[in-house]
Amino acid sequence: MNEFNEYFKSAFTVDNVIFGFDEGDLKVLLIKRGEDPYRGKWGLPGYFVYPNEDLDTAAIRVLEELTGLRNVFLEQVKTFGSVNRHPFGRVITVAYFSLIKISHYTLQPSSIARKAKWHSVSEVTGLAFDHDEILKACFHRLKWLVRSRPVGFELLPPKFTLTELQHLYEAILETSLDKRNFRKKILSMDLLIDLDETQEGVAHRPARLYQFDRNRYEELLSEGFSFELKESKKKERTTERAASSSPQTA
Amino acid sequence: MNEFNEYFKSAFTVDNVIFGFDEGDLKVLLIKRGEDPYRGKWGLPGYFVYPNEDLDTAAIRVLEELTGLRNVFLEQVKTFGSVNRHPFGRVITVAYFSLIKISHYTLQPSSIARKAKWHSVSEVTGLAFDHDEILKACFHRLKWLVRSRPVGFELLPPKFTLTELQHLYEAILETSLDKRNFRKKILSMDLLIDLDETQEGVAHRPARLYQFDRNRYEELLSEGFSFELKESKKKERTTERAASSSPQTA
DNA sequence: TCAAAAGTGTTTTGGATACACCCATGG
DNA sequence: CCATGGGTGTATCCAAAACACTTTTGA
Repeated sequence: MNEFNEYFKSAFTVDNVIFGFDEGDLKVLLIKRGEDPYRGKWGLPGYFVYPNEDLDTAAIRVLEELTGLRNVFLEQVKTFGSVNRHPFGRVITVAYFSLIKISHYTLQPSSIARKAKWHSVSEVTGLAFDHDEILKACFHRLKWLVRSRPVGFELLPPKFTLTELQHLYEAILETSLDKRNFRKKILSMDLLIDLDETQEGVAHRPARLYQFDRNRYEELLSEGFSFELKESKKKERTTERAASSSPQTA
Repeated sequence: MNEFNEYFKSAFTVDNVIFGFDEGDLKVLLIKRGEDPYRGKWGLPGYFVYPNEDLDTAAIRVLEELTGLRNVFLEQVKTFGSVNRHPFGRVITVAYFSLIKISHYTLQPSSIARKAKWHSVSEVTGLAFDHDEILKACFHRLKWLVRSRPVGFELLPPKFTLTELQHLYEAILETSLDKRNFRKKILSMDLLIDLDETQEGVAHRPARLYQFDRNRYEELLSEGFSFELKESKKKERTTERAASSSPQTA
């Protein structure tokens, strides 16, 4: 160790970008910081990695302390280690993101959890540290991942409608999709179980409910199947409401 | 700082998977370790990150000390931090990979460089630390990257033939490609400059030389162009020699 | 009976694949 | 003149894209 002692003076943390999906909108769980540095600012949930803890374990711990959830989709994205990113010293952080079913999330009793709140990803800005950049990197990774692997289901309740699924994809990919083509594509993959149930209590024709068939996916995978949604060069999603006849002050 | 002192006892390093392409084969530059731990084993080039050094800078430094090269393609891939991965203490390492033109590589005078040697990626095994795993992760990332962005050119000399380019893709993707279809696809992207020169001194019809048009790529990018080579579900590259008429014992 | 979202098929188009022969050079 | 890789075109197939109306429910 001798000559290398100089180097054993750093700390490292994990930060976890926790995504959820609600009201047709992609959300991220943020913490209002109650202590320095950046007191009062919103930031990503994270903490120092314990001396005897693996990185993934630390990320799982942070997630569980906040949400009570275990066995959740979680993936390492990128490590941020600019010299001056942390005022306490040299701290590098390993960024993870996780996907949770927001309906399963319940406020935890821990003091940290009481400071947590969901924010629309598209509206988040001005976070503590370099967390804006971290969020951006994780969102970018999610965008890619959702087109290459069937992870979208991690964000939906166990039973969902095709329209909900489509809205999820539209929110993540920031695009609009054609209803018929989307359904054709998804159903042709043979990854959904038609539950033969329908929504109840909606003021319109109730939609069929589906479930993701994880076993079938594993099976297809081993046969060389590759989940793949094309990168659509389509128009940005717009707030589809042109100047109707709402009177404007001229 | 006070209460957090416990955490400021870790070190971190960068490891750099340096890829090159030669003799139709994807290579990686490894170091024969002259010191403990893992003395005598091959390992990835890497070193501690200096207290006032950014991660990327450290990776660039490691690369330059070894190869003398600057302004090289380099990308962070993943961070490895198992509790016991390093016998000296808690050391997490940030893995990078870089792509260099092997023809530009010349043996550096530094003592470290004298222990470096190119190895075929497909044959490497039994590296120091968790470097097998790191190499695997970087190779996997390269495989993905080469299909999504025109980075293959980083591994070729400035002037190359289409067949060389095809062989490069075949080596990285571990597959075989159809010559006519490959050419059609690549040329249709309008990213290559036909130099109107040909090979010299080859014992067959000399091939035309091409150059990657980086400016054109930037231009196309800004127009929304997306480089994309499909994931071919084709046969593994085989040593194309089936039982011809060689007699089998019946 | 109205509003609101669910559900459904066909045609067109473009890109991926499969495939085989002649060409230019050095030895 | 032979061996070696260079270079080229077409037909087929399949998946993506474009596109509009009817159905079911609650209010």
